[in-house]
Amino acid sequence: MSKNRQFNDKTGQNYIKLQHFLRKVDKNMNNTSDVEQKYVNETINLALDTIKKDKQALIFVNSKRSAEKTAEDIAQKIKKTTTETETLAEKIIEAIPKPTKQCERLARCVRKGTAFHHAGITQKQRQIIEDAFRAGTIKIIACTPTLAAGVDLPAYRSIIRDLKRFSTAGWSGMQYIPVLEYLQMAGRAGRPDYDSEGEAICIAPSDTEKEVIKEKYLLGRPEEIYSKLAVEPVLRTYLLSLVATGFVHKKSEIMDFFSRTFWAYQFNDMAHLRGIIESQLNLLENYEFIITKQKDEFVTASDMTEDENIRATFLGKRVAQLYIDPLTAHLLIKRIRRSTEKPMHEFGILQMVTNTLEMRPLLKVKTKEYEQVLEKLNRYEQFIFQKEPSIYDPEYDEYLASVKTAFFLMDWIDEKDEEFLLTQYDVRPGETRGKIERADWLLYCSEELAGIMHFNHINKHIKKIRFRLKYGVKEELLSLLRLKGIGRVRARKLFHNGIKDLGGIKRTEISVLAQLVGKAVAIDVKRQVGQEEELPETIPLTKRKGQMSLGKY
DNA sequence: GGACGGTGAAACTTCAGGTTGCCTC
DNA sequence: GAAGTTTCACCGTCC
Repeated sequence: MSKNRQFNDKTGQNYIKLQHFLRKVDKNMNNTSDVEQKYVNETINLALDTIKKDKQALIFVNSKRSAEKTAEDIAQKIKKTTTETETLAEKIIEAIPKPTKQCERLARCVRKGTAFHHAGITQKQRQIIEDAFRAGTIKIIACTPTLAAGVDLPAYRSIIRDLKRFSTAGWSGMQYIPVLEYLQMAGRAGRPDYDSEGEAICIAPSDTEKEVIKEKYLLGRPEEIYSKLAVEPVLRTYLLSLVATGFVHKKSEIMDFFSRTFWAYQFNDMAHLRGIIESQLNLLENYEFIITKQKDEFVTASDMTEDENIRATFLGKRVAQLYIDPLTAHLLIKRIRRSTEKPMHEFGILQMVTNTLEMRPLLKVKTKEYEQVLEKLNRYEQFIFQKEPSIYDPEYDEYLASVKTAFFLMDWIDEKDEEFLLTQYDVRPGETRGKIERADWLLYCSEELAGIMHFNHINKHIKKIRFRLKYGVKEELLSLLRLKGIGRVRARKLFHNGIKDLGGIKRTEISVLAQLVGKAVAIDVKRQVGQEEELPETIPLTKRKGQMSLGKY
């Protein structure tokens, strides 16, 4: 691959245009006419040039905000709209029941044939944008690395605007991304299904950086790949699953297995690895997820001889099946135990699962909201199962973040809409879904663990919260949600019109129901409560007294 | 002279992403 | 560390 990498260095400008041919190398491409310098912003110039050539481009940037702004800046330079882009913009707006400012911004871009793409837009909007790009309606997508891998789009150009990204690992600050990642982004251009060639163009902000980019990314080698097996959560998860599935029965078999992994091959120091494995085995034994034959004789995992039997406990097997970090399972168990001493509240249950490795990244508590979060925590801390860390502990920030994330989920099940979540928590619609799904998975795990430990008192509460999380509703709507075709919006509409449960559905005339939820749903809902009813020919279209739209709530 | 709008500098804030599981009050 | 956003002072125009 590196052999095929060529570059064309346009010196004397404040940017570097590096043509990196990915497919068939065409030497003539080195003589392509210059990009018109209409604006100061090179990204805009390149985007407009791509459109002028009747081609398409992906622009890679390092933050969601940048992706949105870039797409919008380019859109502002495009005058015409088409019927296709107008229709597309409507689809974007209709993608969620109550569009947010982000949806409106995306629709404005789409109207001009550009779009932004990042983890914050919904799955449906992503699909619309990707399909429209394939159809050629959208010409430019400004994106974060969401589109860097696993997608096949007809992009002739990959414009890589940002090669640095903010990182808190190691030296905090802006750091160059790995070459491997650069290659992933560059590889989006010139796909074999659509083009015989493509261009990957880096934009360098200065002459100094121009040289660095040339050396590091265009002429440099991709990084070595390192095994991740030594990462503790990964190691203990796999260790437990090896024992739980019966793949290994003895410590010698465990060591033999790991000695044949890429990890052992790479580090070539089995004695050191053995020490790491033994400490994790001890941990699993302390958590009561594994057991040795001599357990009754107080033999710990590290004291075992190589041939002593080792097996998973019933609890350990279930933890392995649930596929969570054993440490998370251990923490959940501790918190479930403590729940007997605390008043049961949805906040406590939500916080129980938010302070886990699996929920990361958590919502950070910003400087200006610190006091506000503390004040709110003060009102709710009586419901928290975990032991509160000291304010001086390094994990206190993480604890506060878990509290904020729990508040976020609590607002979701309190029927706060996506716009509220966006402004209050800076969580975009696409991210909301992901967080809810992970919380639901961890709640399911808690339910399973509680069941095994006979702490069933908590399970009915967990079940209820999982149901509410799925729909984002208050408890009062649960009854209506049992009906197929009734979700958060329709249930709230029915409730506000006095129809609060299945009995209410039965008592309400079908014509009234049809006004609220539409004809087809009304007939179906009536059928579900055992009433086969036909709809009258004409339905009065006036609103019932007291009928209100969900928007007000 | 006051209201209003435009502009630009300064201060402030925030910073990518995706896999696992099961199916409900 | 840098881009993007917000805030605020300043200035010109209009009524």
